[in-house]
Amino acid sequence: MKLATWNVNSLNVRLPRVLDWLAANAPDVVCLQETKLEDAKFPRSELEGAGYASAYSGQKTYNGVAILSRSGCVVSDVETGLAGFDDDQRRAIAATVDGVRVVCAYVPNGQSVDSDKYAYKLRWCEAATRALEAELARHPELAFCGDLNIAPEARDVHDPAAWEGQVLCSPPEREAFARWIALGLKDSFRLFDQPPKTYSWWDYRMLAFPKNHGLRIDHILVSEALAARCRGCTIDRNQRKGEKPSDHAPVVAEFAF
DNA sequence: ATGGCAATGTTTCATTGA
Repeated sequence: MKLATWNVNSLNVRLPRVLDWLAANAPDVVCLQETKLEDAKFPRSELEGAGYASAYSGQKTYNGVAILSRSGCVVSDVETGLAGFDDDQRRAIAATVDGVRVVCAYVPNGQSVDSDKYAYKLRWCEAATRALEAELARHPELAFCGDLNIAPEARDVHDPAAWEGQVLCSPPEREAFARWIALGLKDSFRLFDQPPKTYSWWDYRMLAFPKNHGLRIDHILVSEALAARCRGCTIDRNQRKGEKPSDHAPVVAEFAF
């Protein structure tokens, strides 16, 4: 099984690139974030034509998440939002695909550590912890994927000194990430030797991509049962190149089944 | 020199992202 996560920064704009990427990479499951589309406008039929079924929860302008699965996969128990957390923003969707529980999240950005949005981010992360705990109790094979908007360690940041204490890197955010790890989840990227300075997001400004001024904030966290079957995790930085790229690159994990 | 890009709707600017 090949599982991917990709913040596409508008599925409307990115659909041609997404379709090309699906054809070239043939993933089994793809978690999308920032679709920025109301459900009525989701390109379900275009994706069906490319061989993928869609589960989605979106809104206009902001947020929006989806789980694509290759035609023929058995999909069940689609749930939107975080259990027990009342939220106007469409940031979470889960589905069971061929027996693997896939939780797709677009964690709030937080804007800056002194903002209301940061407090909302921390509350959201805590609700995610509780929801994941309940999911793990029911589903031993679970993947928590998405734009988690947290760079967990200094090596996930191009300039750790400049980012120290800033949003995406602050201790409370990293503690939230550590609580997901404490549930038994593993960062699939770190299960393997990786090239240094590998990131998943680069600012559109300041020539950040050519200078590789990035952050690793998109993640595939896997339960212990899935980690045992994980055979690799890579970031497809080529998708940050060319015409109209998202500012995020896809993260791809492969499993031995 | 402290900006700079991209997408969206409130559209010819303001807001948000990270």
